[in-house]
Amino acid sequence: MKMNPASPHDLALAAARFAALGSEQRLQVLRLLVRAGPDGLTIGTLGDRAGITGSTLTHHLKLLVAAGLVRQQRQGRSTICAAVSHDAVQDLSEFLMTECCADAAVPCPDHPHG
Amino acid sequence: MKMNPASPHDLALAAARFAALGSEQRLQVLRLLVRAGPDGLTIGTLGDRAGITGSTLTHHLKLLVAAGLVRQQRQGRSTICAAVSHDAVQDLSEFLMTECCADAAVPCPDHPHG
DNA sequence: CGCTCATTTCTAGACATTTCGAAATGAGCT
DNA sequence: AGCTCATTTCGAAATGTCTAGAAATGAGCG
Repeated sequence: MKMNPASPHDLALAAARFAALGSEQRLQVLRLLVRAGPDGLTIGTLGDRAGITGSTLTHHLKLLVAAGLVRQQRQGRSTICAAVSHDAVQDLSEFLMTECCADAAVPCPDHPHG
Repeated sequence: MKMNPASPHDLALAAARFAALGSEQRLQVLRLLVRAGPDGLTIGTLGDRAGITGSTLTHHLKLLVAAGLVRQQRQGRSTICAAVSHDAVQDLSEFLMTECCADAAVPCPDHPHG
C-alpha cells in the first residue's frame, strides 16, 4: 500500500523530494520541463539545452522520477520527460506547514495560512 | 546589493535552499521550529527533541540559516532558533512555476495557477 | 539480420556530506 | 578570576553524490 506521491506525510519521502530539487542541474532540468509544459521534452533535447551529457542526465532523471516530480514515457526511440504535478512543490510546503505553531504557547499569531 | 532571500530568482540559491530541506534531520529540525512558532527553541531543546548531538545540530543549522530558512538569536547563554518565513517554500514553488509552459506550443492548457 | 540513433548501465575518480567525540569558545554568575 | 552551562570548532572516518567515458541495451528501419 502506497501513499499518494503528491502528498508525502512521510518525513523520509519529503526529504527525498526536496533533495531531488536540491541540485542546480536537476533544478534546471525540472525548470526546462516546466517551461516545456505537458508535452515534455526528449532526454536528448533536455541534455542539449541543459548542457549535460547523457549518462549524467539519466542519473539525475532517475532521482526526479523516483521523487515523483517527473514522469517518463517511451515514444519510439526516444524517452519523453515531463514535469509531473504543478502542486508538487506546494504539497511539500503543506508538509512543513500543516502543524504550524502546534507547540506554540500562543497559537498562530500574525501569519495567515489557510 | 543582494536579492530578497525569500524570493530567489537565482538558480544556485534556489537549489541551495531546496538542498537545505533535502535532509531528513534538517527537515525534522525545521518542522520542530515551525511547530514551535515564532518563539522558537533553543538549540539544546531542539537537539533533545530531534535526538541529534550538539555538533551535528550546529552543522545542520548553519545550512538552514545560510539558506534563509531559520534565524538565530542569542539570548543569554542559549541560542534561540526560529523558522524564518512562512512563505519560504511557497516562494521556491514560484521559482519553479513562474515560467510554466513558456516554451510550450499550446500555452498552459488544463492546470490552473495564479 | 545488420545498421543507426537514443538511452542506460557500468565503472571509477573526485569531491561533498554526515556524523560525532574531544577540545575550544562564549556567556552568565559568584 | 574561576566555575558552569550552551554552543561551536576541529579532526577524522564512513558514506554518499556528481560527473562522465566506454560499453551495453533497446527500438526502429531496410
